[in-house]
Amino acid sequence: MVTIYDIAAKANVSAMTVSRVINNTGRISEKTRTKVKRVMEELNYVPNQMARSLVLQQTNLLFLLITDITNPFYTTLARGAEDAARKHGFRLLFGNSDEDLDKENEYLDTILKTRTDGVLVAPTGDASLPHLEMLRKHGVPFVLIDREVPGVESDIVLGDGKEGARQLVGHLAERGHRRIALINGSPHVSSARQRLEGFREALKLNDLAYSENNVLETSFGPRNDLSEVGAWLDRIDPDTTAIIAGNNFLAVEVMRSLAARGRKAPDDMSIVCFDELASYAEVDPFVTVISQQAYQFGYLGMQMLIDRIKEGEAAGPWKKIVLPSELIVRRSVKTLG
Amino acid sequence: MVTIYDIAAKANVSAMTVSRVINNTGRISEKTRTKVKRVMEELNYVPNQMARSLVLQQTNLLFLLITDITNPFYTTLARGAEDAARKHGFRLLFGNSDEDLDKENEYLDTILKTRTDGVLVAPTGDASLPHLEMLRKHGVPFVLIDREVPGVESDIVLGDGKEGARQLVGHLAERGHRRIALINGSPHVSSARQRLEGFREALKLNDLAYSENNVLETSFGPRNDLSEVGAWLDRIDPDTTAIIAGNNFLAVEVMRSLAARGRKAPDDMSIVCFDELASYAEVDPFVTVISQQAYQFGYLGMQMLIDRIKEGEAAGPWKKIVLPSELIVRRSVKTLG
DNA sequence: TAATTTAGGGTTATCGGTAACACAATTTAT
DNA sequence: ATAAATTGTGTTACCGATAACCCTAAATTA
Repeated sequence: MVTIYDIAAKANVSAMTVSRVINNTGRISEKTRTKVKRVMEELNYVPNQMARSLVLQQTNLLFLLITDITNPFYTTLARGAEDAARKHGFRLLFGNSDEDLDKENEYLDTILKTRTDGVLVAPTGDASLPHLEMLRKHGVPFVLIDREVPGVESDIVLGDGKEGARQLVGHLAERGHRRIALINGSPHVSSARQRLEGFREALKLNDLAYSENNVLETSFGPRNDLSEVGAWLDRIDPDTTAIIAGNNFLAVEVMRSLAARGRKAPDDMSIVCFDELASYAEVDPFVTVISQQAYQFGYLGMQMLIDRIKEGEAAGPWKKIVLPSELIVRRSVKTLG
Repeated sequence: MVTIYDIAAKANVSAMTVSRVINNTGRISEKTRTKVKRVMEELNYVPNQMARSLVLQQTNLLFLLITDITNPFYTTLARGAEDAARKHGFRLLFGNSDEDLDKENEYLDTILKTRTDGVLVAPTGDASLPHLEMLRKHGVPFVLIDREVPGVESDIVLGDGKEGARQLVGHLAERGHRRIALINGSPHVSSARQRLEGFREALKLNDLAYSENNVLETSFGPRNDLSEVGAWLDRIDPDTTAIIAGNNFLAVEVMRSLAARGRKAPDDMSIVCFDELASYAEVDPFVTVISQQAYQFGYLGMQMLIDRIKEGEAAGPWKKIVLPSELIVRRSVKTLG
């Protein structure tokens, strides 16, 4: 491997001079500078980031940890985060926890070991608390996205899940639906809790009954086995005419399960959900959704993270950005009587 | 920051002893081992990967560079790669080149600087040649996925694009289509070339005419501005009854552009494409596609990469895996006559 | 002309770990 | 009982870079 010493030897200068040329620091005569640069090109020199980070105590690397890389909400968010990081000269690395606390832990380990300068993280759930405390203890700045964790104070970017749920229920009520079901993520995930809360409030507001039986709390992640969803569909109140899905994947799974039972939206069951269903939604604009500004989640979150890193962690109180959600009405809801 | 020296001091041993405990190397008495371990826990010690990598000359980190993180084909591939890497104890980092040579270059820079042990890369196109030569020159093992680069010899995982195109044309011909158009990725991308070649061969095979006018070579990446696609649709041969899209996003864009013109598939135009349209395809199985085993792309590619790393680069000839493609017939093709 | 300043560049120590070797105290073999 | 092997641990040098300090020669200044 080519090192600054190789460059130094070949250019007849000291290693320090080479270092100065690389970093554009100190005083160097134009002559030496060009000479050193030529040798660097000749030898295809690439600085060793490990050595650099070791002495500088910073890596110029940021980390984005999401819970599901196959979910378009998170990949769009990732694009936003990437753009913001690049704008400030940071390099961005991704990790995918897959809604799995153990994998999250592994990535945390990687983050700590590699001494990443900061982390943008969508925690798997409330159980991520020790992971985030670990980051804090080790002085790694982080910003939460999409999900709060009770007991953790930090900068955070959230969607307005409560309001979103209210809008969805309101929309369904307007269309004449009186018995609405909810399939949701785990209650250990704040966004799921928010959506459930909004759901219950909105039911009350619209004089609709809440039925325990009509709520399934499962996981936001994709699943191969649809039997849980199917079984739930079989036992929900028979007069149910609409289902709210806590995210895009759940909506898809409900629709698949319905299809397996020979039922179809919106004729046999109305369906609405949170988050867009990928770009395909633009082709066949079918499912009525609460759309979240996924790109902004990533962009603003990353912006806050970088601000923290630059200002120093202690600068100012924690910031909380709540992004509004927007109801996009399409064709998956039937208007009743 | 806590270092092995802090541990060593507190445990009344030498730094080397601590290192031995961490890595489970050398001989350590059980008594010392537990003592050191206790101190490590007490101080929340995390090894500094920078320092470690510097002396070991390896990072235990692999890199996956894809061209579009919002495309479900690549994210599914990413899941496969991740699983394979984890299985062998490697940590995986992601990068997203966005079909952009400059961004690819930036990631390459990151890869070289951080001394990643190996790279799984979907090159942006033939112009990636110097990037790959750079990797080779610096002794970074890499495996190509999805796209070949003329002039580069390496392990590679490819789809059978020619055969896929043949199947699509065959299917359309069977359904009575005589004039078929193709919207494709850039000719500087091998997969696009393969698909075009297969397309032309299959036309001949089915006694169908090839018309220059009916082929648009654009980019595989998503675009905001659909005017190019729209303009092309307006000028293709008027007797065209079917369009083959070179990938999923192109199919979506064609359908959107058609919709903007008040036309709909399959009644006004039949559409088929390569790659699945995300999980939504399972709900409303609409577009007839050539499906590629995205997960296998990632899993097998990563497997090959790790084999190379473990065996040493020079072990054995380069391997090439060609994954078969499967035609999934759905409802986007109209039967003519 | 002597005293400063400035430009240009070299020396040394250090970041946090690990390999290679050294060495004393046991244990085992002869 | 003595030589040889084994065990457990410490020392030193080094991975590749940079900060802090030092030094010499030329350019300014008084």
